[in-house]
Amino acid sequence: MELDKLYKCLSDIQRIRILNLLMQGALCVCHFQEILDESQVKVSKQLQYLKRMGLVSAQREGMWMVYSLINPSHPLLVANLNALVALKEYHPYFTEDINKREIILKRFTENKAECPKVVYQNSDCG
Amino acid sequence: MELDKLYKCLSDIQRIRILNLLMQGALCVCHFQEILDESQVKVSKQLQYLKRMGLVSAQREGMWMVYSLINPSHPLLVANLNALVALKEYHPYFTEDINKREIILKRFTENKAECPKVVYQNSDCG
DNA sequence: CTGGGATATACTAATAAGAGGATATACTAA
DNA sequence: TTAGTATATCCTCTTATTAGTATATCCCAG
Repeated sequence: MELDKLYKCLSDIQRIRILNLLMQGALCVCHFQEILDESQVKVSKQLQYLKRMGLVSAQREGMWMVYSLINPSHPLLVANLNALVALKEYHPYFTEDINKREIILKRFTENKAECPKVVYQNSDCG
Repeated sequence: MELDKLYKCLSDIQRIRILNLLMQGALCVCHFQEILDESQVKVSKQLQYLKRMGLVSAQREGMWMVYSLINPSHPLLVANLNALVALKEYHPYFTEDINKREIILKRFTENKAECPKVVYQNSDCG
């Protein structure tokens, strides 16, 4: 992947937040919607963007579309994704988003119908 | 600086090449023009963009405008700028550009009128 | 002051992103 | 089949980037 393309993926705060969340594990569109507090269209389009660029993959699970991070091959992408996790304090969103994600995942342990298994089974809080 | 702004600065291959060159030392607009083989307007506008974003500073030296990298404060920017140097092999431009820069700087040792002192005095090949 | 080199800005056109509303598709449940 | 949930796409509008041409500005030499 070309460097400028890679950086373009990172040059939108919604996409950065999406990638930060995906570093923790797979999620459905509706969960991004809830965590980022954004419209379905907006979230879906950003996910399409990242998919088109080869950063994420989508997998249908019944009604849901589960998005995952594709194992990144470019060292700069790896470094930046890890940096997002490491530099949480630089952006309040990051920690908040991850906290919101954990609350959502805890909800799934009570009502698993709310989400496909892949989202919570490999999770640290499922 | 906001993360998305930071990444936007990096999301253009000309700007990446400019930053890669600035990691080696200050340069005038005309030198970027020569190394990148781009029009004066294009180079000047990319430099304005980086200046507007606070990544570079400009200093007039007679006829020339010398651009330098501002000591970067954001850890992500530092990491990415260092990565550009470290990952030269990922983009053939990087090494070529630095080689072209060294040839230009050597030229200055023969004819210093071609360039303000700040460009070659702190250089490894001046 | 004049000419020329170096650089910046104005203006215009082309393209890419980004947002919102409406609609279409895919799937589940009944 | 029908209704409902989840997601994607279409269309339109607005804004941001990018590039090119022309022009302006700044500075030095004479």
